[in-house]
Amino acid sequence: MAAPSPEAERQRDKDRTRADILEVATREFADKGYTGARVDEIAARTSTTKRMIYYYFGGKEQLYIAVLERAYSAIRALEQQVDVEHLAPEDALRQLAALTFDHHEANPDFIRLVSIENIHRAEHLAQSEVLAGLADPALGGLTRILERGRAAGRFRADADPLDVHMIISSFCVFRLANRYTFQAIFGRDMLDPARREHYRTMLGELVIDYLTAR
Amino acid sequence: MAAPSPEAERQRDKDRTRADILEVATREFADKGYTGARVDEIAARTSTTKRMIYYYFGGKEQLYIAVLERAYSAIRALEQQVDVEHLAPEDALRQLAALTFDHHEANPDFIRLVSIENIHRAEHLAQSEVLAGLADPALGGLTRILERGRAAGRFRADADPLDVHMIISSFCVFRLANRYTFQAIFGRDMLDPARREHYRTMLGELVIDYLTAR
DNA sequence: GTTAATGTACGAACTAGTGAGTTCACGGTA
DNA sequence: TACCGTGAACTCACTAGTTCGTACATTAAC
Repeated sequence: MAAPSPEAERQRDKDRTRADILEVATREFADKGYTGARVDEIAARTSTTKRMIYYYFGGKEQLYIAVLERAYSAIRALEQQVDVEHLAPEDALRQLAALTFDHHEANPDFIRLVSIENIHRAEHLAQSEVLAGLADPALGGLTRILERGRAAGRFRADADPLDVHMIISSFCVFRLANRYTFQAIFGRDMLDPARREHYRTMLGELVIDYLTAR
Repeated sequence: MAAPSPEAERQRDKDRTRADILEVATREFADKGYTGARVDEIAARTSTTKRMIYYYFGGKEQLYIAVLERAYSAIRALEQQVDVEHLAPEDALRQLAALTFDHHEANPDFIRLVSIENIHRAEHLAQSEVLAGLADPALGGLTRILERGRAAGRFRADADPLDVHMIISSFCVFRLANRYTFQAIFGRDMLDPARREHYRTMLGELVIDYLTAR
């Protein structure tokens, strides 16, 4: 009778329902934290019911883990964007730093989830088979950049990829994760668009100056 | 009847009761977060009862704010320790960075409270009349160090005290606040004692290299 | 004896999770 | 093609257990 119209509004759609729940749950968990988030609230904002959350995910904790997995998997697209091979090591590094800077700024919910997960000592992340040990994809490119910079004698010999990654991350994460207390204490909004280019440039210089010092 | 013995176990002691509650509450809030913390649990770990928490602090939120105020006030001792005037700008800066590094490492509960407060968008900190606008005491010394370094032509002209403070803070805070997810993803414990001196030195070089580049 | 401090028991509201029944899509079958 | 069996997707109402906060009684101190 009814033609198979995949774009028509379907009342029963497994994937759509799951995706809907996940999206709403991401906002709720990022907003209120794991303990502060309410399953009833997530259900209310969904086009489906609470029973479906338990049907598809099992419980609050498993839903939260699914949210973490989806959020982390979104980062993996980052690696492909770095043009490692055709740039001078300094420029490649500056580009990687700027890319990380932009990515963090564009994904405040992800940063909040990471902060929340650290408050919980990564106990949920440890339960995820998908995520445990899944290294940041940006590391591969960074390793190659440092190798080339060292081989050319332009970077310090003791430069460690993970250390450099930590410097870049700490700067970008701090700017988002601690902006509220920083603003309350010092009266400066680290996310003020007028200061954005300043911070973006500063990060690049910070890393390059450290690697090329002496 | 009983002689006024201030050290004897007193059954009624306003200050002692308050201090006891505050200390227990600090651990509970830092451990579980604001929403995760339980008033009954705090009361149970105290030598007094839940009724006293409401008697002295009014409620869970006011208790949490009192905990924040106490934690922040503990930092104020930091400023006096920097020997700003008798050291070369580079050495004074290195000392300040190392001091911040040590202080953060020694006060993980404080870092957790700051993370938690940022998840809540500093809404509680904003309610505190004591804390709102109370700038980090380390800033004063830092400003003088940078002035001397610039005057001597050894530091870059555009060096801003708050920016430098942000660099130092982000490094130190990240090392503590994000250690769990960092460990889970990369398998490296940023708090491993064997790596402590490496990070401590690295922070000093990072800041100095940035300020003296070119 | 008056007031500050303390102990106990309780309640109203909330919260994660579930039991049980309903509707829909779809393929086989007479 | 009309019917039916089946399992997946879905709805609704309910509960057992928490959790913050408080009413009320009690005790120590001056």
